[in-house]
Amino acid sequence: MTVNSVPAEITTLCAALAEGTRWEILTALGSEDLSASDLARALPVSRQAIAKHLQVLESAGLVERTRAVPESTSGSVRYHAVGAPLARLAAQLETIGRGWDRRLATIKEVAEAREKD
Amino acid sequence: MTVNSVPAEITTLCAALAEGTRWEILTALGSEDLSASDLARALPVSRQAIAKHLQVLESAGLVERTRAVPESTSGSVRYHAVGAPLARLAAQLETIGRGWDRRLATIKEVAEAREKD
DNA sequence: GGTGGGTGCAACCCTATAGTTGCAGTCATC
DNA sequence: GATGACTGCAACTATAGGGTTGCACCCACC
Repeated sequence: MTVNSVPAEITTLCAALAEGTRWEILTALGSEDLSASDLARALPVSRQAIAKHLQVLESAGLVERTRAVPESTSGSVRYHAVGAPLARLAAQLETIGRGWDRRLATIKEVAEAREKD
Repeated sequence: MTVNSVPAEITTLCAALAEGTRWEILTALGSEDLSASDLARALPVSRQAIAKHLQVLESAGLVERTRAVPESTSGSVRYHAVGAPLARLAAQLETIGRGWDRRLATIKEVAEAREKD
């Protein structure tokens, strides 16, 4: 019953990924760079809603503003999806889940061994 | 900008994993089988709050009721954490993230190639 | 200079949900 | 049979968060 706390990044990332609209944003930004207005045009929500989601995603590290290209001084801010946080999260979840299942396997083995005698 | 929808299991699992209290429950149930009352005693929340969390976790497949042991007919219901959903989620997140990063790498390559001439 | 596209901030609904208390039922033990 | 431990359901509060509208600003272009 040791309540060893889980890294805060896990809950932050999971919270960011627990929303359908944010996944639509992410998959869109995973295939091309887009601005908030672009996304608002493609999705059935307002630009301000998109902006809030982008804020959440950016602070979770799942999205980055593409570096302000000097060629276009236009105010348009474009975003793209970043995979590294997903990879880190996946690795952590995988090891955690493996630990749980190993414990269950051990219990099962013990039970079977006791069954034999 | 193809808005290809993401499997519902992903958002369900992420939502279940986006909560600190649920992680405390999960880590506890990952190291030993416990009942709702046990958890309520170990954590600073009421038993009913625990029960609600267990319901969420169970419907996400992250937790299972240990089969009613015939040796003890007591009404106590014990739970344990299940790792398989975490493994599935990890695999999906990993491939998704890899796709995003591959695209970024390609863009970078193209930019560098253009830089050369 | 006016107009249109893009951005940011703030106030505001409204639903979902984490948490609580309270009560009823069930099973063991004394 | 009464007491205590466990479970389940229901009502309620309160906060977070997804979504909206509205306004102000900046920059480009006509």
